[in-house]
Amino acid sequence: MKTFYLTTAIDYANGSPHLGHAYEKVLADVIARSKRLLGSPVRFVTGLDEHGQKVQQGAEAEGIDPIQRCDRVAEEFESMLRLLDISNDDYIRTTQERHKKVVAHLLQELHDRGEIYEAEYQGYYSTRAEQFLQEKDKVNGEWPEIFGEVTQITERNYFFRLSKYRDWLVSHLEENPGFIEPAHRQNQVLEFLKEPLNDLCISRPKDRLNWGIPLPFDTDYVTYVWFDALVNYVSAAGFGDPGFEQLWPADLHVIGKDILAPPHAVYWPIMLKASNLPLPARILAHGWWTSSGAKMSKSTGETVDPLSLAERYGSDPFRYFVMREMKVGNDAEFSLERFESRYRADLGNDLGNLVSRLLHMSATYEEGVTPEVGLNEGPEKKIGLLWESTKEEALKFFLEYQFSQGLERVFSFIRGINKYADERTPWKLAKSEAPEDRQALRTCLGTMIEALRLANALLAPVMPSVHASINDRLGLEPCCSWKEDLSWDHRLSGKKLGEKTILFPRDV
RNA sequence: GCCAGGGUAGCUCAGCUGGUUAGAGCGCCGCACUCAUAACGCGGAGGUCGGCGGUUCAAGUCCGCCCCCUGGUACCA
Repeated sequence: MKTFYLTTAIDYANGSPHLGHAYEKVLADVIARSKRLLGSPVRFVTGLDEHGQKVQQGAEAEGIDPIQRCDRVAEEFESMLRLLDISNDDYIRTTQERHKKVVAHLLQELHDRGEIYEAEYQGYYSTRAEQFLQEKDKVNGEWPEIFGEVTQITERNYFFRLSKYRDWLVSHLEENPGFIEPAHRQNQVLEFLKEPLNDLCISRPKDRLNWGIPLPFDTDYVTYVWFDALVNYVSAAGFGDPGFEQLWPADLHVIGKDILAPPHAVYWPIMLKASNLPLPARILAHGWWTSSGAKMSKSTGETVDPLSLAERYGSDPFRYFVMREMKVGNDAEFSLERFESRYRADLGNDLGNLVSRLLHMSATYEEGVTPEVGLNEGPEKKIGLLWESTKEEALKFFLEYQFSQGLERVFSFIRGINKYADERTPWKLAKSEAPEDRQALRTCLGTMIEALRLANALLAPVMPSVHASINDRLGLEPCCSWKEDLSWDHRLSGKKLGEKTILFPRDV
């Protein structure tokens, strides 16, 4: 079985991690964990894009070497990964030798084959945006403020023959409808490709920018942003090493919608095509978090840093929130109110309280051991059927990366377990010595425990720590296979349960 | 201007190929319960499904026009 090779965009080493970075890593992580649970070997890579003018200037402003600054930012991002329980197998940095040699190798090959040529370029250059501007970038005849100071410069540069691949790319997109998800993004890219495509300037003269990978065929230049950054996906896969074919082509690139067109949907496929490398199977473009909530709280003097929520409430509630709230591909509004509502209602009241009441009843009525289930009557049949449909639908959604809808199904099942308790009323049965009541009580607790075990198995990719601690209380190892752990088989009968616990305290 | 997506309960959204009283979660009100993190369960209020017109025995669901929001792109400048 081919290893499922999954990447996120690499973050730019100019600035600190925020909600957008965090969300993308969690999304990719949940996908990676799901694939593992389905039995697929997974290689999950994320990393840091460290070259470029802003990084160089930032370091100069601080009076330190760029690499020192990058080391510090890398530590910041990696500590975010740890905070969020991201299970990446690798962390690639574009300043690493393994990456630089691949960039140089690909550039040299393309140059040798005439895919890269030298030309004089005259244009308007924005230092702030680190790019040449077109006349069309002007607004009302002036350069917009976001570009900062704009100067006209003439210089020789190297260009990659992007334009000649346009028709090829259009037909590739037309023949592979699932290449970009959500589907409407693919249409946008096709729309983008209706316009003429310019060749891509891939160099910057060293006297203007020296913090970059030197062009192998002209060391007066360094490699410009995308030809450096995008290549991380193949260098992290070990391009040139024996194991490369086991990983490449990538199965999924997870990126933000802002870097879909043109970088990931145009430059990258063409770079690969020109290098005779196969294309990734799929690109998933997620949306953005909007934060008028943050503005509001700033005006009230209470600033909410989304990442501090993970520190305060724990990584899993944060992961649950972003996965539940964001419909993949759309934008979502972030607000503290919504976060707290999800935390209190879904996690505390529905799931946490279920764990709590169930462990408590089992301890007091059944000496903390999962009882044998002796009945299979209406209530049991109903919850059993609900599980079957939940399993089927939730898995389908998870496989389509629709985690919001999948989680909705899982929590609907969890509410079903609470309803089931009300139908059997074990607290009443426990007051009776009658054999039929004893049997109903044991059936009820055993059924609830089995149902909780199954719901918890589906939560594993989204809330790995909560999953582990619930399983621990149930006397189980963490779930490692959805093929084996999702069948209703009462495997816990007779097992010792753990102490009652409050998973999601109301006061944090 | 053009392309795509969207406008459904106070909020966030489900509603496939048109078919009885339009659904869920949260919030709100009430009831019940007492195993539980004042939690769980039940019930209720609340929507002329953006607007107008059309097709049909029947439209949130199809067609036309219009308005508004989001993203992309062009032109004017």
